[in-house]
Amino acid sequence: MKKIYKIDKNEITITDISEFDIEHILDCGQIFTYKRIGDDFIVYSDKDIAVVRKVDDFYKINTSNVEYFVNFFDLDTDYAKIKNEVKTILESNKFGVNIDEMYRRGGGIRILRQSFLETVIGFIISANNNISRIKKSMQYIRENLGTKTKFGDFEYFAFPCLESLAMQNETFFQNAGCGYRSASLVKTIKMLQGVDIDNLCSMSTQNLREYLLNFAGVGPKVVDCILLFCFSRTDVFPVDTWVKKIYKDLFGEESKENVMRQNLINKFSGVAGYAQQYLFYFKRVQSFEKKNIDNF
DNA sequence: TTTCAGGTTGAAC
DNA sequence: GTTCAACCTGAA
Repeated sequence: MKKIYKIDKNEITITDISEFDIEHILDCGQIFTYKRIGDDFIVYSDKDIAVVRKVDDFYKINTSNVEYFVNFFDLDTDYAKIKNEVKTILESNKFGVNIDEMYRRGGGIRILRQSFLETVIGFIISANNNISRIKKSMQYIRENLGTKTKFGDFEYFAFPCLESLAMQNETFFQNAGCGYRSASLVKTIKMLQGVDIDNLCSMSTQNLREYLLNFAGVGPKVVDCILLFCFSRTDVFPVDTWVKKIYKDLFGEESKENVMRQNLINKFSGVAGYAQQYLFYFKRVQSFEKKNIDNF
């Protein structure tokens, strides 16, 4: 695989954008800490910030931490190869997906490697919730507990550390708009104190999944999102309301949730997580288009 | 006024 | 082991 980026001081340049589209990456539901300002996309992760701007046929990423965001955007993984593998599986199963169209719409998706604490909290909040509210809650947590940080002309709040989060009671999270998820957050944050993250990385996907399911507010869907978007375990297939619709498209009818999940993992095995993202994004784009036509 | 939004939980079969 | 209603909240 040819390297798709160059580094110059605090700037990353994406030189090959055939498998990198910042809108696809941010809008496929894996992250809640970003915003758009004009044509720029500001991405916040943990203590760091990246300003992503498209310039002609490449991206310029100005960042407080180059090394962190090279890993965060998964820049050393060969997505062309992954897309081919997903394509092969879709074709050999005769799933009837318009693959060219799917990649035309969301072929620039990459699976982010996000920080553990922020991912766990973000996805506990995400349960039965919508993106705009999740983003507001995450922003509230940053603004009220995080350290004010400067990067060039930008001022932002870092994501707070575990100790700072552990001092908050349920009321704090209710004020953040987390609703009934607040109790889970307080419990899980307490449980996280003393957890050795390096140890978690060395666990098998199955063991790590079972372990993380012990945390409050972490069920089958949330745990798979944590496994995929934080630990890069691409042999999982998060099943949500959208995936249920997709499953019906692929297999003809819905089934019990864990049956659907297992069938999808059996089909896509090591590229399951990627397949989930491409299919998910495509389904959502199509759905939004249909809505707009209906409203017309 | 309902419904829905990228679900989890605990009680009741 | 499975099913199922309840759950904060606010935009559509």
